[in-house]
Amino acid sequence: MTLQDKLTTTKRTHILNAAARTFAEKGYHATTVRDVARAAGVADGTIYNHFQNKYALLLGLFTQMTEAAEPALNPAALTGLHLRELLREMLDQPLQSLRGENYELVRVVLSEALINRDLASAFRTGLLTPMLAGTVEVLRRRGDLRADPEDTVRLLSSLVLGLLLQAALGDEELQETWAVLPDRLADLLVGGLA
Amino acid sequence: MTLQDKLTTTKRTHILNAAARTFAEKGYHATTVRDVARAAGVADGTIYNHFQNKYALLLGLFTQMTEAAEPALNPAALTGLHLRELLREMLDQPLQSLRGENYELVRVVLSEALINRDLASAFRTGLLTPMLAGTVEVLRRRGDLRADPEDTVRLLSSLVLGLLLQAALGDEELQETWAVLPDRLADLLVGGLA
Amino acid sequence: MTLQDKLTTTKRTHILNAAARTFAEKGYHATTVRDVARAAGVADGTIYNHFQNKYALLLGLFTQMTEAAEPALNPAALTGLHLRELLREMLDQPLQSLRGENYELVRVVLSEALINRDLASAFRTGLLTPMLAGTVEVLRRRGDLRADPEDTVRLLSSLVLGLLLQAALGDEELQETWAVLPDRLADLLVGGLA
Amino acid sequence: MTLQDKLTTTKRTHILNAAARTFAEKGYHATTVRDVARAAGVADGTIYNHFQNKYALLLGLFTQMTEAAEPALNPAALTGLHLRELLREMLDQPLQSLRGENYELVRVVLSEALINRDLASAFRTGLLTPMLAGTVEVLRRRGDLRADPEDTVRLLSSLVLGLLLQAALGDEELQETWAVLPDRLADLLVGGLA
DNA sequence: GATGAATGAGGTTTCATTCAT
DNA sequence: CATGAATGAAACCTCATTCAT
Repeated sequence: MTLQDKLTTTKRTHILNAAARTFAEKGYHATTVRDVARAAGVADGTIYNHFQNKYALLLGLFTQMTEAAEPALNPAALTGLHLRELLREMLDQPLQSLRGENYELVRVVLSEALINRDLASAFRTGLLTPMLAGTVEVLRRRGDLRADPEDTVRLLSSLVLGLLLQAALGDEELQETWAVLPDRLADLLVGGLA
Repeated sequence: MTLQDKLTTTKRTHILNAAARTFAEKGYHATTVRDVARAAGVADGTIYNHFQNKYALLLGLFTQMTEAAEPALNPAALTGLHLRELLREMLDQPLQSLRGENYELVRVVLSEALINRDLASAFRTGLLTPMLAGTVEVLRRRGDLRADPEDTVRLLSSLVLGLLLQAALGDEELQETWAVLPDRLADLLVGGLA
Repeated sequence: MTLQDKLTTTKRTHILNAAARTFAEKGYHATTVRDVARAAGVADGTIYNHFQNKYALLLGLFTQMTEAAEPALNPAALTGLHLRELLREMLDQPLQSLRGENYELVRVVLSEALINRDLASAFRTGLLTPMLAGTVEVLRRRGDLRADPEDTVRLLSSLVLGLLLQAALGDEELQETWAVLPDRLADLLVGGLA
Repeated sequence: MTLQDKLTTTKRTHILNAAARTFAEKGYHATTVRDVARAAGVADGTIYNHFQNKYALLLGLFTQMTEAAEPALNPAALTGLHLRELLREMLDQPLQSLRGENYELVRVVLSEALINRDLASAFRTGLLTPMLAGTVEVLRRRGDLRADPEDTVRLLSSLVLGLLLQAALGDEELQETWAVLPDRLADLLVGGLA
């Protein structure tokens, strides 16, 4: 990678970060390309030297998101844990990985994915499916899981997404108990409700 | 209610249905007021005789949604059931109540709620909170629930929302197992994973 | 005139008064036909049973104005006065005749007349010209006027219009001295400035 | 001022001139932004790169008017004249300064000022008040003025405005005698009517 | 590659006018 | 004659995108 390339990449990232901030604040549709340009400190036209169009900014952010989430998709480190701890981690990790800036981004991308078939598809194949697949593998290798691994994964993933959605919708009570929630839910899941 | 009122209400509903269809198909932002007018078979200006502006159409749909969901919020009929059956119903009912037209609407409203603070707030206070409150009551009165009712409700609601979100994102595998999923998840929850 | 005619005339006048109020408050262009209808307490469509279109309302008001001003156009009563008194009356009368509601109307009609050739023409032939003509006659018959009657009329009419315009533009200082102004200006005019 | 600034200023002025022409021809309200754009030979959107909205065009014209009238507001050159000549100039100058393009503009701006409080206020403080103030000063320093300077100014300004208004309303007779009118009126004023 | 003025299609909304009731 | 919902043309304005500098 030449210096030139590096500069280019830097500016691309710089613009993408600006887009992340503005999209997060006002949403994709309410944000103008000019908003992004101003936030990045560049001219309107410069955006188009790095991205084909406004939508490409959103796709770029989505890609950034999936790449950031990838480490969490390969839960090799979870092998030695007790089942309760494992569940706790499986609930906690996704939630933790989305704190801060990324958290706002999920809102924006998710919002658009709910409407845009392509983005929804990319969301599933790029994020959900690999996450589930990796998790199924981990569960399958364990001996202490009485339940069907696939059902368990479905349960866990739905739980995580549901929690995420509620947080994204501004549920403050949820965010306050965010710290202890994985523990308590893991307890419930392990022992059963009856 | 006079005849005139009835006609007015009818047309309002008619327009709202047209809005539901177009919004569901193209999303709120990509839909023009003219699209809605054409779908309703009226002139552009007629929309504004019944709704203050385009956003009021979205709000109208949201209200329609909450009113349609209200029956599901008062689970009085669930008193005599076994715990497993109760859980099954609690998972199944919300999912069932959103089949068909309403199902598409959730996508649209949810998409906008993720970005619009007001709508998010309305979504929580109009749908989520009453649903949770009703459910907590039902659980509290039972003697066979070992777990904390509030935690249980949090668990169930997150599960439902997560499933809903996945379905909204087009997860076909989920939709295929939709029929048996409540049963299987209820089993898992009652007995625990270990 | 039958009773029916009287009722019709009454309603026409009623609507015209409503139009006067609303036009005076918001101006002709910023006033909607619905505004007028609401002010008159009738339905939108009723306006069109009495006036061909919105512009006809303005014309109606203009006609009303000229008819109201007509008495002032025939200054038969001014024959016996001293010159100074005559001038004072000639300045004072037009200003007085426009107090209250009519005063606001002048603003509206004048505003439109400045742009609309037809209205401007009607304004001149219906108001200005007859006023000038009548005044010239009165002046001509006097022996104590040293100056040319036509020039004098031009002077007086311009003065009146200028004062009117300044008042219409909201000159508060002018309105405060409104009571004594004709006297003082008449003094100046009779004696000369040198 | 850089070249870029100059170009920008030029285009702003260019658009403003186009607005002047179209407003003068059809009036402010009957003129569409598209009309102005066409007259300026630019695209609709370009207007908004130089003016915030349609009303800003009117304000721009008003400012242009006041700036054009400013030289006439400082009558320093009138010190050495005889009273009769002074009056003649005071009547003539404002009328002369509004010939040609500006003359049409007065019609448009005045028309709107009669309805719009803000514009009326700006009209008074930006044009009338400074004109009057400057004139009072000049009169005060003279010894040959028998009359009260403030009354005299009020008389003169009203006269000028009245003449202007009549001209704006299309009084052709007035426009024909426009050349000799200041002379004759000055005579009347100096000598008095009796 | 960077700039930002220019573009013009297209969006939302208003409102004078009509007409069936 | 009165009503007021329906109409749809047309207005103002935005903004993604282009391109000459």
